Amino acid sequence: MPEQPEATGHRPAPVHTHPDDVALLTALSALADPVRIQLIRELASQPDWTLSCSNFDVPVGRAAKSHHFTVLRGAGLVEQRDQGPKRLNRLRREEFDARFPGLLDLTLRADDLG
Amino acid sequence: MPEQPEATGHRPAPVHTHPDDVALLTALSALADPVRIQLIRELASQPDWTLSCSNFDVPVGRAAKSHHFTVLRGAGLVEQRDQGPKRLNRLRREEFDARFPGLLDLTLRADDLG
DNA sequence: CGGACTGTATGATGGCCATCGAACATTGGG
DNA sequence: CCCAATGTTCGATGGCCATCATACAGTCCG
Repeated sequence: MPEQPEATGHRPAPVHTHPDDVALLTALSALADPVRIQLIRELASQPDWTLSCSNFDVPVGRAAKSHHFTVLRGAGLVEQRDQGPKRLNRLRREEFDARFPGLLDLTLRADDLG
Repeated sequence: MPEQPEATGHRPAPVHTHPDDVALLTALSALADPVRIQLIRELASQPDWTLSCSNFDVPVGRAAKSHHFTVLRGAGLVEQRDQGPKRLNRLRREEFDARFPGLLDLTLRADDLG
């Protein structure tokens, strides 16, 4: 292939990891962060594919937020789809629960002290 | 009180936290460590009160091991009782499972990749 | 008593990770 | 075509945590 087609204008699709390919330690580490727990809970409170990253109300800047979503994708917790300039999100409830039964439910339960 | 009674010779009993008083983030952080996962699994593989700290086969020194047990106590995962120079351990299965249903089972399941 | 064993405390060290600011890329709209 | 909005990437920074070596304390036994 001689030269690249001058970049089609496509943005690289986000890299996903299926929960089945996620190690227990990876999942626990991903959930052991207050910002990410908040992201997951906010995500669970709205229908799938309705929230773009900027819609989440967490006390960190855009860069950190982007990093957290990368971690959540890598742990099989979140799926992302590009739509226009936005990146819509979906919580992978069934798939993650099949791999780590009960873990997501625990995270979504609000009756905790932390 | 003028001077200390020259130390009675008692060792301070280990400080415990009941799982009900443990925050979700504390529990997840405690479990998000490979050495502590290994300790918990080894502990689960033997009857209660049969393993002293030095019996665990983890690739860290005594100081680090002692630190890990402190973390596990603080997360409501382990109970300790002094017997002679040894400190015997017990996994708080029922209590922890009542507070965080399924989390301990997940940790003990060996079918993970990490 | 004295020594072996067990565990804790302390200080130092190194590494990992969350965060930020700034620069950049993509998209869509005026 | 320019601009605003959205996200990512990069380098730097700071803090937290796991680890170690060392020193210390308690327990038991000979």
